[in-house]
Amino acid sequence: MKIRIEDDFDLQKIAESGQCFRWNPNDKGGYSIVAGGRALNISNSGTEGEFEADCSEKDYDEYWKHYFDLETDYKGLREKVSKEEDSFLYVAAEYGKGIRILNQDPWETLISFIISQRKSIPAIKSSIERLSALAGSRIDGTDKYAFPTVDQLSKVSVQELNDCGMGYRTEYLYQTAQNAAAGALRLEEFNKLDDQQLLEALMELKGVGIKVASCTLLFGFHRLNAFPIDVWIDRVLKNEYNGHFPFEKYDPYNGVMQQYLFFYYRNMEKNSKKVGK
DNA sequence: AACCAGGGGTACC
DNA sequence: GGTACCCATGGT
Repeated sequence: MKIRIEDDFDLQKIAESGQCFRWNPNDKGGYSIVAGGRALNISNSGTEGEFEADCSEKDYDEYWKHYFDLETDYKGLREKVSKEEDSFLYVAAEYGKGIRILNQDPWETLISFIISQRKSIPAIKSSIERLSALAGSRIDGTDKYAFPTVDQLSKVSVQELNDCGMGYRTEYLYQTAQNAAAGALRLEEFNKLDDQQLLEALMELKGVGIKVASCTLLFGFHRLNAFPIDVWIDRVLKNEYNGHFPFEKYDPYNGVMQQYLFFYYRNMEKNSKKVGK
């Protein structure tokens, strides 16, 4: 079906924004996406603001529309950034125009970001694909595998986790899965908690520190004010903000600004390396 | 082939 | 509350 999206929807930028690990380029110049037990191919139709997706209108309305967060006005959020008062973020937001914060599954997001620690993005993607193929359900009519459910992941052994390249994160994943399967970790009930309570609840899990918890808030629970600080954002804050980011200006959307900063700064670094070679 | 990756736990202070 | 050090493995 054809989808009309006027502004702030750039598939490549979202795919490379570091929030999702199961978007892969397909042979139509678009992306193959696995999420929520479904698979989708989506690409730009060639006309500006028009996209072609291989799903039914029902699937689009019931799932993908919300997944892509099309009900949030990102253009309006970018316009909160003053060119004069915060020129660095202004440039970053212009550069990152088209990024949206996806509505991803909390469980998949939590596990994915536990896996992510001290791994490169290609290595994260590889581990998640292996784990999904090992324990997830095959998606009808495709050769893709859904992300393992709580029940499915709880049946994966330590040895099998190691075989997926999890390294020292194996024990974190194993414990989290066992806790969830035993009913000691109920992510569904975490929706009731406010941001701070949710952050603290997630950090009680072994292997979940402030950064992984913040990513889970932002990308899995759609708490748009969560502000994950990784190595890149740490450099941005030190180098561009004298260590003090003006959170009060962008409340409650600091997480969106964080994504612009992350995407911009990381790409600047990548590009400067290319030139250097 | 070394180097480092969207960090966290632990042991100190 | 802050800091130093270790952690397994894979992509480049």
